[in-house]
Amino acid sequence: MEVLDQFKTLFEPELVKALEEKATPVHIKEGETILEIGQIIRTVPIILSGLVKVSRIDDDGKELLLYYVNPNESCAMTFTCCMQQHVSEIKAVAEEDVFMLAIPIGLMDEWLVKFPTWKNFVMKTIRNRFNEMLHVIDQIAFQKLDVRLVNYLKEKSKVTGSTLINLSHEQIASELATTRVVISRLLKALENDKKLLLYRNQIKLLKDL
DNA sequence: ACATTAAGTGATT
DNA sequence: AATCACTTAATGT
Repeated sequence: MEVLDQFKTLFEPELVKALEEKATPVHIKEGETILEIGQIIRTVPIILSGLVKVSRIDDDGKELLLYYVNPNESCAMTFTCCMQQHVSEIKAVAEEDVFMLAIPIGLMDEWLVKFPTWKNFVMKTIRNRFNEMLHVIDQIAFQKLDVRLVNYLKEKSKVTGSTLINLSHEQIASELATTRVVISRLLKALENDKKLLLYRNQIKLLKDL
C-alpha cells in the first residue's frame, strides 16, 4: 500500500506491516459523517489525507467545534474512548474528502506495548490536543485577571484620590495572588492600549481606563 | 563605579 | 497562568 510511505519514517517496519495487514482503508466524501455521538467506537482512525472536523453537540443541539484532525494525525478522543469500549462523545465529519485507515481497537493494547513508535504517536497526539486545550483555558483565565487588575487599579486610585499609584509590580502581584511577571505583562499591555503609563514603583492611570 | 532591586522578555510547562 | 532564565533600566551607597 503506497499510502503508507509517509509513515515509513515515523513507524518501525513491523508496525507498517501490521498496518497493511490489519487496517482498513476507508474513503469518505466531503460532508459525510464519520462518527456520530453515541456511536460505539470500533476503530481508531488515522487520517492520510483530507480534513476531519471534530465537534461536540451542546444541550441545545448546537454544534461546537472542538478541533480539526489533519493528515497524518489521529483523533485524541478516540484513544481515550476506545480503551474501555466507550461510546463516542463527539461527532466527526469530513470537511474535505478523506482517506483514512481504520484500525480495529482490539489491536490497540497489543500495539501499544509491542511498538514503541506507536506509543509515541498516540502519546504525541494526545499531548498536542491537551496542550491546545490548556491554551484555551489559559486565555479565559487571563482575561479574568486582566479585568481584576483594572478594577484593582481603579479602586486604589479612588482610595488614594489620585491617578498616581505608588506600588511595585511585585506588590500588586502578591495582592492579586499571582506573580510579578504576569502583572508586568498585563500592565505593559494596558500601557500599549494607552490606559496608563508605567514608571518605576509608580503607575499613572489615564482617564480612559 | 558597583551593587541592588524593579521591570521587561522569551521560552517552557 | 506560572516559572525560569536572562536582559535592561533605575536607584542607592
